[in-house]
Amino acid sequence: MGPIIGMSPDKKAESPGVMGERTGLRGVCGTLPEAESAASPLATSLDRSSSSGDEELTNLNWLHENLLQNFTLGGPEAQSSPGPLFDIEGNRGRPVSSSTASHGGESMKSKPPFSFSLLIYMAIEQSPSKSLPVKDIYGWILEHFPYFSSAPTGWKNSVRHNLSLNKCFRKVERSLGKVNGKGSLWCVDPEYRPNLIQALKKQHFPTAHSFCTPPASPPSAFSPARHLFLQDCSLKESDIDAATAMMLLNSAPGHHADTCDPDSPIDLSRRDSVLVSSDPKQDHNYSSSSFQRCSSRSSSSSSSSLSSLDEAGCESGQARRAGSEGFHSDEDSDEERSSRLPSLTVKCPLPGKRARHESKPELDEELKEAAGSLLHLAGIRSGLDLSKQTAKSKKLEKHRK
DNA sequence: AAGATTTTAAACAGCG
DNA sequence: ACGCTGTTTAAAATCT
Repeated sequence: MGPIIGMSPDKKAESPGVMGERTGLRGVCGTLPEAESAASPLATSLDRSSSSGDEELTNLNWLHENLLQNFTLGGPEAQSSPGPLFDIEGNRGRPVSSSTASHGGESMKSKPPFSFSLLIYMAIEQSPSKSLPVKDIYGWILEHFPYFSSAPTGWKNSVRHNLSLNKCFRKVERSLGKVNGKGSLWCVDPEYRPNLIQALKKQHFPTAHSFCTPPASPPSAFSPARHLFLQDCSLKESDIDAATAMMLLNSAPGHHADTCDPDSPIDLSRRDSVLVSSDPKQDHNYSSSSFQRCSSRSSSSSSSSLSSLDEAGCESGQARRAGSEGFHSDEDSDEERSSRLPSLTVKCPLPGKRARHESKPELDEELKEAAGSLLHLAGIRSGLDLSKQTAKSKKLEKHRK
């Protein structure tokens, strides 16, 4: 069956992350990738040789150690630090060191709670042109999730696999923006973007809820964050959504640094940029066929960034996946999609999702914010000097081999 | 327990 | 020839 993308089980407890400061929807789709290549990150300076226990930490831990610490530590001061190096452990302002990674920093090396599809999505979204070559996607992942630096190279295969099979991603002919280089650029299919966002958002909540229960070994510094979560617990889900989003927005390191960072990440706040369904069942999926029915169509018109993407280069999207179960862009009927797609788990139980969006703008707004904040978290580290890292990662990569 | 989802592995072809 | 990229298939692991 189809493989695909999504979050793995344990990863399901994810936390959203999201993209960083750089991209913006600024419509950059037109400008393809050159910028991008530079955007490829590289692995941080971790000790790749050390493969400290990764898998051990649960997603929750990962979240605790990373996101939450950010909240607690991420005071204004911390946030102001230029290019905060947000590592999974919550260490900021400095590159992840092997030492951190090896000891207390196991979390750093723990498997990210995001499925490959989300990782890819985040990588792509954080790029200025909203499209990246696989190589840069690898780089982004390595940069943000050092875990992969020490993980067996199979993950790259998984990334490619996801790109190929997951309908959420489209291949863009590189010629559009890059003169040289192998391969194509990959972008997020506007139609499925909401799914991905939804998935990010969705993943967040479970975690947030889980925080309602005292963590196994809550770091002292954790209390504040936890408190916030606890507060959220008293809210109904939709409220949590909004509350969490706000909390994240206000406390996350990169918190709307846009002011100073023109390259702000996905501007999820833009109405048109994201069409998120609040339906918990809606998830992202390869196919997201069902989801499609509910929200995607509208998304095509909804996300400016998306559309810009289309304009930019996803033109090839249509051609893409001709042979696979994949995508098939817009011409595909929903039925086709559903039968073809493997899966993003985005299900849209309620047929009236779209209507809901239209009728409840505020809610929509909240959802967008939530998604945005989540994405933001994931992109906390994107302020790094990506180009440098790219080179490094490459080296490391080779080294590993 | 069954089905769905996600990950991982591997084979293969095309391209630079 | 080699390495990277992209596509497919298959199977295992997990979750619902």
